[in-house]
Amino acid sequence: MGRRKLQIKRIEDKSSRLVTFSKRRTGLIEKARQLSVLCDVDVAVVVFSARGKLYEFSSGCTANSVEHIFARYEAENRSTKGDNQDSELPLKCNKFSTYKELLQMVDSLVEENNNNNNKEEEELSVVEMTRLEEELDAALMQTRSRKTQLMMEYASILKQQHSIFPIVKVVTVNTFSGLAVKSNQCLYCLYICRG
Amino acid sequence: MGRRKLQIKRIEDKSSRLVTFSKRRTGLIEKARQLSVLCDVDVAVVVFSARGKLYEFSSGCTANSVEHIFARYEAENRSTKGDNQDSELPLKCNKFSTYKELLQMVDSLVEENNNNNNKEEEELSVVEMTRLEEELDAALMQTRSRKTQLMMEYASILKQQHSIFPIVKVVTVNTFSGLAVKSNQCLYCLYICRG
DNA sequence: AACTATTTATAAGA
DNA sequence: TTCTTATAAATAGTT
Repeated sequence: MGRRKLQIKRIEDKSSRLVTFSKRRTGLIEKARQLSVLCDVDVAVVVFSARGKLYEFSSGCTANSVEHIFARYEAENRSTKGDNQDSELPLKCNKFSTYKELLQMVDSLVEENNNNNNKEEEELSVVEMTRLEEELDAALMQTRSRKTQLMMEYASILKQQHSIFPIVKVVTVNTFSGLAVKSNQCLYCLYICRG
Repeated sequence: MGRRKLQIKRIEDKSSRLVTFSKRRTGLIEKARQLSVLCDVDVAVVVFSARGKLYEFSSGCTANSVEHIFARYEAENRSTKGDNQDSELPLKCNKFSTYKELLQMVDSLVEENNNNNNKEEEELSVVEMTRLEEELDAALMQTRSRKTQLMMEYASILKQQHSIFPIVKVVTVNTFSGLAVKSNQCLYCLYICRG
């Protein structure tokens, strides 16, 4: 797409890599915008520059619509994909050929750390913390699940009594619940927060 | 980009909207791939078709690299953006012109529900659940934060004693912690799970 | 930042 | 659907 054909591999010259990054990033985000408008679909794009600067696009118009699209992604993903920790690594690397091997390496580190540090200090080991984390997470999931149910009821009431928006989705992110409400091309979210 | 110039607005003819969706979606994802390779950056693209089918791309090669990029997005976001619930809505709609108004409507529903249901039944109200949720979430954050510290230490040991990968990032998603490890163009993740 | 020579993407047609 | 082709867009290298 230019004066010469470009092989799709890392551009070694830093200056032209940066220029290309800027041009193509803009191009990508514009393409994403066009796709979402032309076809009336949800699109999210997230790009991190080499220095860690964030560039984003998403088809919603709220401040955090990337998050909403991702919440949908997660919900979708959780229902279709299972664990595949012992599946083959997509690309081979020198030392390990499967996730399992990688895990064993880390496991041995965890083990070592457990034995060395944990008797004198009061601190929890990673394994114990992970157990605690799981319990907290389970409690949190349960709370959110019930809250989501209630939100659904509110959604129904909003629809019937106020007939303002068709309510399309209930999202639960972090410490709030939200009704996602679609109007025209725009996704609004109503959050229920503490107090 | 074709026989005729196309206005960027919703394509009303369903058949050509679907054809265009298919072509441009493929194009977008290919552009994302090229950008990630040429410029050696992290890119994630998520697209939901009108019927809810998921299409995705991400520059990592693990099964859930979209999630890792999104975890990074969230971390970034949490540190830079504040609440803007009372800011103007990007597009006007009939009934409400600000988030605040939308919130008030939902708040009144919550209030009603609190008064009606909560005295006889043992169930927590949304407000109480949200408080509980916040507490659980805070405890979880603290646990994860400390676990991340430990993971960093492991990362350092992996690097020094085994000099296999430069460790670039520690991610914490759901109930596991992971070391994200970059080798060639490929991002591997080592998870630490319970047990 | 602009400018173009080219390559690439794709809208419409088959 | 899939292939073809005329044309619009994007962009690599240059200024």
